[in-house]
Amino acid sequence: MTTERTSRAEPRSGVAAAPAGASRSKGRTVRAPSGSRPALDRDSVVTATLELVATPGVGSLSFRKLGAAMGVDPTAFYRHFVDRDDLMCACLDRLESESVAAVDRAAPWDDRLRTLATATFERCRRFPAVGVEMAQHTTSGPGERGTIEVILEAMADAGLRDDDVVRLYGMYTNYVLSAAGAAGAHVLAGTHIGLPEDQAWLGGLGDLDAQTHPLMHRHRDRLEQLMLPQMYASGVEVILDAVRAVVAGYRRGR
Amino acid sequence: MTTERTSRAEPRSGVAAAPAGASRSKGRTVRAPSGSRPALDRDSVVTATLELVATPGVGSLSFRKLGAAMGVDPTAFYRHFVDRDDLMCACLDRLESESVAAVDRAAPWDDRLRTLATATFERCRRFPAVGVEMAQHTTSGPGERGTIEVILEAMADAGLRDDDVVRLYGMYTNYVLSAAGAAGAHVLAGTHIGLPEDQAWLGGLGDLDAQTHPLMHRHRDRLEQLMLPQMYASGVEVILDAVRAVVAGYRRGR
DNA sequence: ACCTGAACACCGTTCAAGT
DNA sequence: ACCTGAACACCGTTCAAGT
Repeated sequence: MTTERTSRAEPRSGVAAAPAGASRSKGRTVRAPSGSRPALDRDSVVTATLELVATPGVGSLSFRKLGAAMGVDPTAFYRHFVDRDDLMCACLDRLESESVAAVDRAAPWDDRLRTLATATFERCRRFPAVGVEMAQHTTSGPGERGTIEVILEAMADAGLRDDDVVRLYGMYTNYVLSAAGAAGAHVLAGTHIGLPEDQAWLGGLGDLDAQTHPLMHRHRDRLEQLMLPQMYASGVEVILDAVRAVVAGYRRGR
Repeated sequence: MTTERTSRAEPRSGVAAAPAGASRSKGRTVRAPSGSRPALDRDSVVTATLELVATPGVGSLSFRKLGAAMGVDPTAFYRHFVDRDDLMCACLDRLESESVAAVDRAAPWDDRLRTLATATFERCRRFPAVGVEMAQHTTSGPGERGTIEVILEAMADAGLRDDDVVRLYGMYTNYVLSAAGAAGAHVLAGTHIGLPEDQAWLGGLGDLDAQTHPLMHRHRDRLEQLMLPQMYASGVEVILDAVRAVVAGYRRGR
């Protein structure tokens, strides 16, 4: 949701300087008009990256690992991406594209928001080294724009007023991106040691004093059974309820 | 909330092997009984780390930067911390200790949860290189335990039943840690380029097509005015409302 | 008992050179 | 036009050596 690359557009594409202040990051790459066609392009690099980070045991993403996986020099990617963050944004935007594609725009507004939230969460866990950065980047790509539009649409269809549409959009987005990103981090850290992914507490409640922490002691078993996916889903439901409450407030209030 | 270090206890402290499966990470350090007293100990390293990461322009945390700041060899810290994650957890636990300390346990339950959430958020932004990892670690320290106890207590005081106490605890914790951590990441990324921190959109809405994205186009100004702290705070309120709704449901339902 | 410093295996990124 | 490979400035971490 935050970092914006100063320039992400077609590195060294020669033509077409980016219009003032705007950044763009289409999936396309300038092709050599003929002869010795390139081995790499943005889309296939993104695909290979996602495949790499989805394989268990591979930790975080690096150009060296990716180069080895694609049989190419680690520095070759700089022909197609300005830096690592640029690649990251392209991968995140692909994930966002896939997530929006999962929502049926004819479904009720709350189903749409639920589906989008779930799809995002699942992708962050499936591609942890990419998902972990979900909350940290504005991709400025088609996936992100499509996602924003779908959320705004759902909020409007719920019956929200303009200012509330944007306010609740912000809450929803902030929650989904933060929590899905954190879930990615969770998987990324756990994959390293090979532990069950869902459990929120991996045994942190070892020894605790019933005198100083009576409630932790009392709820110990329940705490250890907390599961991340359920916690995430409950959070989404609470936001959906908040939307309904605001709409209901219009009727009662005025 | 996730990674647990396999061993974090007093590295090379000689005595006292850790009891089965548990990890501990007290702030204390074994002192030499006499003569040539050590220059470093856990607490002062944590203090120096927080001071370092709070200074603007310093990016992420590294032992080399910290060594330079403390006038000590970068590898000296391995006498007091098993690895970087151990130092990170110690810093996070300190932040959590400070945050719980900010809540008045005599205040109404919702004020307690609000204060705790705000204190956590503010610290993640003030110490971004540490805050960014808030959602990724279980510190197993006194700060974390104190925080959990305070949250459970507030949930119980709100009138929640045992299973709901833990369920709502999970939602609250997941939200606060994820969103505060994401806010830290936001600051960390922005500090690098020196931009205003609060704005959620740093100009990502550059050029957008009113045909394909009518709602984004319509709400453009409102979207650009979304501020992270407000979005975060609204999320907290929504969770507090959810707690109230569950309690109210007890009366109506049965 | 604690700290230093060389060393190793990684990173992102640049730039000259190849084809 | 695109890719290679050496090089630079960083990382975390280990281990022998100093005091």
